[in-house]
Amino acid sequence: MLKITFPDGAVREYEDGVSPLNIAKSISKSLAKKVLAGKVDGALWDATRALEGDCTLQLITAQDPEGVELIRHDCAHVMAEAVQALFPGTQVTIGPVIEDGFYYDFARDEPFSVEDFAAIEKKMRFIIEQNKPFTREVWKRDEAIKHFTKMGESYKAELISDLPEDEIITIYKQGDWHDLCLGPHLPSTGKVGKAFKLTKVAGAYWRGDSKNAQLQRIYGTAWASQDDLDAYLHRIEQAEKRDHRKLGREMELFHFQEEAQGQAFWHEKGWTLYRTLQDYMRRRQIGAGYSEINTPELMDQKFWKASGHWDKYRENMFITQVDDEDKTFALKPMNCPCHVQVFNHGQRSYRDLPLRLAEFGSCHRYEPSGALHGLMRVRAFTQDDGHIFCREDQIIDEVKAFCTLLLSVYKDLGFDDVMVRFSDRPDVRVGSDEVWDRAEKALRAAADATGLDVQYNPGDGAFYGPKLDFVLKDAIGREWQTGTIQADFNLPERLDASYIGADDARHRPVMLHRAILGSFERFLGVLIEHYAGRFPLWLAPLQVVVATITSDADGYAQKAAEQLRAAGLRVQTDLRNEKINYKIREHSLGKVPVIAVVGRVEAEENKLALRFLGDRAQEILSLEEAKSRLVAEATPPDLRT
RNA sequence: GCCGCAGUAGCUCAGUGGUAGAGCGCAUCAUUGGUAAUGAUGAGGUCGGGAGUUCAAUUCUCCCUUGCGGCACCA
Repeated sequence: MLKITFPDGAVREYEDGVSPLNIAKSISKSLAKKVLAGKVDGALWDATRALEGDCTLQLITAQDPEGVELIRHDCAHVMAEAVQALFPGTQVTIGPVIEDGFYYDFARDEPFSVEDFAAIEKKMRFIIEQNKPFTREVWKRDEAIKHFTKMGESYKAELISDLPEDEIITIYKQGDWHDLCLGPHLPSTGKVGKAFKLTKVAGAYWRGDSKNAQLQRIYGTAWASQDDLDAYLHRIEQAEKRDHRKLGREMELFHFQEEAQGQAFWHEKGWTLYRTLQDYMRRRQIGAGYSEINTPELMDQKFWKASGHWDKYRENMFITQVDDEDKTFALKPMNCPCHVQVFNHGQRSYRDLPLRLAEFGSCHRYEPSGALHGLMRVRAFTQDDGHIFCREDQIIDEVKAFCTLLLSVYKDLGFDDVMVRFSDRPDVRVGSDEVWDRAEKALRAAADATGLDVQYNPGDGAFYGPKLDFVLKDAIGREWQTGTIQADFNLPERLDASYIGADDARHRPVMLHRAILGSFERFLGVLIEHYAGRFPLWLAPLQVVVATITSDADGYAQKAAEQLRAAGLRVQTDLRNEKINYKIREHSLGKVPVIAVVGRVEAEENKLALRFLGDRAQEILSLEEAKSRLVAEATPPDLRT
């Protein structure tokens, strides 16, 4: 007899050889129908697999996240069977579950196309309707390798050979089709259900290494119900609507063209947004004790050789030459070596520390063409860069102060959900273990002091020091890594930075590399998508449109606009000979936060009828009231009293 | 960089081996209107670039280029 403990604490006895499905049947018929798997002592277990001893058991259904994962996993298997049935000679490799779905990588000479999806899905539905049971078998390692090799499944054979000697090799069968798989699986293919859809094909390297063969990956999504699938598809559609590339064009913020790959042409509205953000950052950083500097973009190659960048990043740097000079220059890919030059100029005393240098540093990186993505990944960008030169014992206070500043900035910009990632020493690194110990401790303590959720990322620090990365969550739950602070014991050494201590001896400062936004380009991309183009008033490039109803109000509209402009607001008039409905529609679609409508009545009474974006109501205020209200709302958060 | 797909008017997109079409936008005219599209008329395209096949290429083939979706990369 087996003693089974249920989640509610109840303990019941069952005969040996009982499976989770048998147990479900003993409880109720409807439960037996729904059960997809068991969770035995915390690990998933096939519903039909006999339990092997006393244990705790939770029955998993499609309501549980684990249940949905099983559906996705099995959907991948069903897809693999369908693909092999339709395209003989295709080899299977791996097919894991991912967020919202699954994929399966295949090896086949002919490429798959989305045109093939209909046929594959049809075959999948057929396999699911057959409701073939999934069965688990344990195979001997050598036999498994021989078997898959004979089948021509060389990738599977390779996978098995690479498994540790003591690993149990399990094969899952669904009818005649079988695959190497850790499991567990659903009781039968029918449980996969109908709520799935193949979404895209893509190339993917075998084992994620670009030196290996490229396979063909088919992505799909699968859910517990049609409603869930529909909701997911709707979510994707909504996300596409806020794509910053689309909004950038529609709102006339910026454009790209092929002669300047990876570099944005900022139009007036986009540049206004850019400057507003930059002005804000400048105030915040000056307020936090930074000195703003500016350094050259083009420097002699020998400089980059000294800094170590030439060896490591030469491939990704833009190099230039001039005809009448026998010199090679490089556009700076980062600002830190330049900041060290400023630090090194003249003699530094311990009294100068911490020295916080900030620069809106314009950088160029030759990013691989396939990596470019709107503003999110560009070849020319401006960092809100900064380097803090300090003593080792100042690290903790500096990192804490930085975290405080960063969180306050994110809050002002509309991001409340922030996470910190702490990465410590990698295998390949410079500096002694004692120094790493101290630096890691300081960063870790500062991260803890923020009160944020801290994720530990062992071994992922820079080769010169540990780091904190800040990840924010946008309005639709996507995560973006933006800010960072990294301790560096290497560059000051390499570029010979030093200060005179209280002991009258020379010392090496520590350098903290830090950025809050990361790059203006990327952060603006995030900001556009976060707000879906509907910026808070202080950030909106065009804040108010004064729209007339009839031409009688033209004079008053111009006067009102002029007064709002004089109060510092960004205002345009719309005096066109168009109906007010037309103007409202156009400016609403243009995401202008405030439309001030003026007709004969407003002109006579010196008023404005304000209509706020997303709100159909109007508020009629005197010109003075409207002005003070809009000015208050358009004040950047750091300047509000 | 790699795999796949795509590039037609300012935008969104139809279309065809015989040098092109719609809607929106733009221009002109009429309309002066109260909170999400007034009507009429008109202009606008070397069909991404180059080469090839063909009597004839926007359409078929090849190369290049840019974009898109992934992969790899991201100091």
